[in-house]
Amino acid sequence: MLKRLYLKNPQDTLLGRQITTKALQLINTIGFEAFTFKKLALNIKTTEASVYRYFENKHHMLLYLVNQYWTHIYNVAQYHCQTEPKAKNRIQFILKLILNPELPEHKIHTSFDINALYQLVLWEGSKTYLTRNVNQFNKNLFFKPFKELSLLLAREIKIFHPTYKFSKSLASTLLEMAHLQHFYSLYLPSLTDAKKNQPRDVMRFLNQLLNM
Amino acid sequence: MLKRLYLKNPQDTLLGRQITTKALQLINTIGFEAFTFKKLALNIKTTEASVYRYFENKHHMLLYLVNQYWTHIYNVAQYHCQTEPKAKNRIQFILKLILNPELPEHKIHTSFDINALYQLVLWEGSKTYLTRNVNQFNKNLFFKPFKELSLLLAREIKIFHPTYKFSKSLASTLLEMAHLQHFYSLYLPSLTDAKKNQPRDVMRFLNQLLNM
DNA sequence: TAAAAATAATAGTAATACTATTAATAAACA
DNA sequence: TGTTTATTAATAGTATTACTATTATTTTTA
Repeated sequence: MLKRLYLKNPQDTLLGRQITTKALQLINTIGFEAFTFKKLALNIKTTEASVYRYFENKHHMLLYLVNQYWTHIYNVAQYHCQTEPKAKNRIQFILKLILNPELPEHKIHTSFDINALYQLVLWEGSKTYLTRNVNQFNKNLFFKPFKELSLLLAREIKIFHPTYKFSKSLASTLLEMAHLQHFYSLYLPSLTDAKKNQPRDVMRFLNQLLNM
Repeated sequence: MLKRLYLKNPQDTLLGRQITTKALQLINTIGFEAFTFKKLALNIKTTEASVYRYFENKHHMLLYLVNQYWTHIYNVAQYHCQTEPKAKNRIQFILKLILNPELPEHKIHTSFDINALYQLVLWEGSKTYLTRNVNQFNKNLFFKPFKELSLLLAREIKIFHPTYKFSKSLASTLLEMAHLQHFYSLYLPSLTDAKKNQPRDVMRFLNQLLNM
């Protein structure tokens, strides 16, 4: 019943790794709608059919890449939370992490370019669940990495504010808004108080939402 | 320089009105990605080429419909704000409006089905700006209705909390989250504290964000 | 080394996203 | 009123997309 996001694990072969690496670059360059397996294949001098041996379609590929991102963020967050004794600091760490995933103190090994994955999630992340397949994808646990991170943050919020009634909603709001306020600051500045490329501005806003 | 969202105003002809009405239904049924002008044309027994005489492409058509929604909401909000003396009540009215746009007290004439437009914005709204054309679209004022509503709400927040530093970010957050928390409650319930189809739950959360 | 298995490329197809051209209809005006 | 003009709609295309079935090649392993 439970399906994987790939037909064949792209990390197992050289071609597979080229496919995912170049797909990330190409989607970031031209956008997910304009991205096709044909263009990807031309870029790495293979064929469309070979790409199809790894991924059923481009939506699955997008979810695979987005999940690489959230899994990485979750792992870094989880690792840090184990050693940090104060809930307040744990929350601050997670917020800093989702705003600046490439900072030195956040580094844990991944084969992917974290900044590129951040860009991908910023632009294309919502498209993973804004589809009529959302229920089927959810059953297959395709959103597990994001949901686990959100629940981790919700638990920390609950520890910090035990009487607070909306920890899950607040956690997902913080995760979504970290990206969206950044996006607004770049492209729709009248929708935000954050200055262009000032994650600290977004941080201040998120902290205000947390009453911290 | 400034472009319109349509090539020919669909409200001016019977065929145009059929096109927009059926497009709204069809996108809501099958989703924007699966929606094509061909399918639309078959549905109203016209031809693809005729639809192209009204809209340059389906993305423009989506923006046209989404803007019908935000324009309507803005008008209702604006109208009510003129007569309501208390800023707190004006904010509450706007929040109720975006959560329940079809309530009797919100009714103002539109030729569109407001519930259908709400569904459309819930599922497809973000896709209007998550595109590489965002700057060009923004220059053409394609996001004006949403931005004006957000600024209206930001002004009311500023009146209510004159020292508050993030009124624009908070306004856009409330508008986005009203929809997203509802979506989560329906399809990804672990990301929210709101129960399925309980706009009051979302309302309580948004009020908490406002400290009201 | 030969057979089996895994991988990749070739060569398609149906559907999509348009466009150029022609036909039909309605409006303007002489 | 009849003719011209402008508007609107339909026909018939094309290049691209999103796949799939089949064949060829390479790698593994018995």
